[in-house]
Amino acid sequence: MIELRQLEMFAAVVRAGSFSAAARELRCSQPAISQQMRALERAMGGPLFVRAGRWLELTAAGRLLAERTTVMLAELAATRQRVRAVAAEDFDTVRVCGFPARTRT
Amino acid sequence: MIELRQLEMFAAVVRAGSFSAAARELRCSQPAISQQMRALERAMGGPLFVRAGRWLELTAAGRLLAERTTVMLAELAATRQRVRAVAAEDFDTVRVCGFPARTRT
DNA sequence: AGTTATTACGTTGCACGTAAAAATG
DNA sequence: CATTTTTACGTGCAACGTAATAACT
Repeated sequence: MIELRQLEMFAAVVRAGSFSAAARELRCSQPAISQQMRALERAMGGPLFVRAGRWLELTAAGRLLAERTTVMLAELAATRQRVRAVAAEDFDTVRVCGFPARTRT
Repeated sequence: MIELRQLEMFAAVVRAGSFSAAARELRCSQPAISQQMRALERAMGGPLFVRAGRWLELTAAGRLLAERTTVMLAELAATRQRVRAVAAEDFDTVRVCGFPARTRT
């Protein structure tokens, strides 16, 4: 299964240009990146990067995924924000509050 | 953090109309659904369902999320398929194979 | 030599299932 | 009373960090 965390990591790698730079950006170890990118490549059925020693290059599949990933992560973030906004002023769920008071008869 | 699995479960719940029906559809236990929906509601900052005893209703936030979720899951599936297709006939990575043979000199 | 990716391994958190309880019609 | 959701609890897996190894300039 394809995981969301992997897409975030992938986006960071593309943006940063290397696994270690992405790890610094995401505040995690680069073995974590390496693992997840391997898993992502397995899920995608082939390599996404060309390991060119110093720097990374994207394969054709990698370029396509990078483009789509950017869009999808942005959509997800926007959705989250909008849903949270609606949930905050929920018109469907009625909240009732009260306080103790003396009966006035 | 919002998880992909949660969105799939949410979509199934919306489609099926109840937690237990969704569990049957996804071949998992309904406590699993219940847990993840609780987590999703926490991530969204408010309730997505109105627990009306027998059936579930969606809140305003739930309706919005349902709409967006359908789109995003479809996009993800399409992306996966397209990337896999490209990875399958990878033009960037060169695969070389050989077999043992007698030298013809 | 210095930077970067991979491999190996131990740990912890989380998703899930089973079982039991609560709620609703 | 039957169906459904929630709570409680135990377990197994997978993501991660640390450490060590390998590869490249």
